[in-house]
Amino acid sequence: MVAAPTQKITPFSSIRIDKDASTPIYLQIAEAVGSLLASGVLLPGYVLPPERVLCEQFGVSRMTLRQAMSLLDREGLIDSRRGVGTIVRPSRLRKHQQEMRSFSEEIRERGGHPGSRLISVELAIPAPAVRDLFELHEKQRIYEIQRLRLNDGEPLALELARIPERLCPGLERFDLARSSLYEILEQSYGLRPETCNEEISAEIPSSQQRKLLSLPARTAVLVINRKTYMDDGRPLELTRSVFRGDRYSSVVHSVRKNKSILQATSS
Amino acid sequence: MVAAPTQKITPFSSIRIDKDASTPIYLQIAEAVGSLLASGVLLPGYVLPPERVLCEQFGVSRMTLRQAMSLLDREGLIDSRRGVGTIVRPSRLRKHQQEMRSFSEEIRERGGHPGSRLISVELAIPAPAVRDLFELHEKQRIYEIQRLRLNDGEPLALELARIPERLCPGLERFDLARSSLYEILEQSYGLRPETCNEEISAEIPSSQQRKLLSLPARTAVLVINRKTYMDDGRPLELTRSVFRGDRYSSVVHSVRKNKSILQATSS
DNA sequence: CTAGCTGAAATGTCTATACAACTAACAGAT
DNA sequence: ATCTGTTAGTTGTATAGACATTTCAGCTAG
Repeated sequence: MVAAPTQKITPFSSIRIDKDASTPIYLQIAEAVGSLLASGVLLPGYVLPPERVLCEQFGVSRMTLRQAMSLLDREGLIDSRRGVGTIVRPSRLRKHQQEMRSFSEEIRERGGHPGSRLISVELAIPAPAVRDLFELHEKQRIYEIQRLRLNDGEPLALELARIPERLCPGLERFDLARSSLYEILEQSYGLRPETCNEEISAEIPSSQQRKLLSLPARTAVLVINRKTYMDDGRPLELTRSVFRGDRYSSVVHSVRKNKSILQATSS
Repeated sequence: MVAAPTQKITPFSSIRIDKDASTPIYLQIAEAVGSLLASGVLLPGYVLPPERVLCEQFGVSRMTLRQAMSLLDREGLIDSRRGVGTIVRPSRLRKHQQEMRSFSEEIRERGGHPGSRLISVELAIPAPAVRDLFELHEKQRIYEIQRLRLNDGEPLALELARIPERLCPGLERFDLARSSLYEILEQSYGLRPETCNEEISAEIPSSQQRKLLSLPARTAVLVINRKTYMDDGRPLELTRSVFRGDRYSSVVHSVRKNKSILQATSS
């Protein structure tokens, strides 16, 4: 028997790092390990090799490796415990942030085909509450875009979007029936939503809503009021969507309150 | 003029670090700066001193300081740009994760006084779908706890909580009308919810629901089906809550999709 | 006056090392 | 058998320094 300079074969052995690439090393590692996790090569409960072993395999320093691991930890993919080791977390616990989706994106994710029918576009005088939200002057107007949203050709929601004219003058020239409102805002005006705030409630539909949504009798509607903000904190859009209660439900993913750097503010 | 060993006075000057404390230095810094942000001493847009200056003020190495800053960055409190500097972000953009709240916590946050009236507790045979979720054997039972939830003494929701008997044998002995279910689970059984998944829909109430909730005519209800998981990924609880549509709405905070280490899985 | 260059300044990335704190397992004494 | 100390192995914290990359402003040449 010859003393071989062996290294245990692990799923990590195949990972190759390019130190001269433009993407940082820690990102390369995080992505490589992340795809091992996503592909199911590493199952929940799998114990990762110790950091120092991985450092050697990848040929990087420990701080760099830990930077990669911290990314994976942040997303809830792995769980490191001092004195013990690092394991792969159950996929149910992977903490995907609650993400904004446009109507179209959401429908497509559910496997449907989104559609739209434009009902009206107006330049209106905002109600006082709306004017306050957008911090508008007395005479500034807002676009009010009313659309019927379809799923596989069937009416699913009635949507009223409100955007200040100041942010996107000339918006009415675009084909709002066919194009995504968010795409127009981003590509033609450089306006990009960053966060949003939704209030979800249940209501009995009005007779007009019942007609437009082709609602059967004794059906409730799910009403979602959404405020959208840009990355500088300014409000971008205020939307009220009325969904058919028999065909739509909203899904929310939450995590247990985690220690925050901030004190809990009494709002 | 004498060359003074000056250091510009900043809000950071007052921060003192105790290197021998049991809390790590980077946490001390993060908390100190975090409270400057929370208290409004540093307003959105404020440009922080460069990292190297802060290092010197705190007497720590740059990596340590950056570890503190990365915590603040993760929560969306600050925004660092290479080549430019670091600024305080608008408070609207602070990304508090969507957090789980118990009924009581939520009501209290809204300024109300939560209450509860126990309707029934049963050891029942789970429906097949429920049995599958909890991965139970043929003969294992689940607790079904039905409660009327009150806000300031008024009926607000009808709640049916389902928990496997296996996880918390003897649960019926506790005072479920007065105590929080989550507190009992955590303190007496060591069961701690970690994440949950809610599906929110709108329905027309049944006549029984109308009676129990004292619902006025022509009112819809908001139905929330919640699955709760523990930190090992096992399901803990399945709850169906029926809220008065005229007195309750659910609030959700979302952020724009951020680059993930994982590829988007086509679910 | 403009276009382009240049350099200062800032954050981003990475290394190599050291020690601390914690855990689990083992050996030995009681 | 049980308890206790010890030890090896692991992640957590922290340092000091080096170089890369990006941005912005000011200077310079045209």
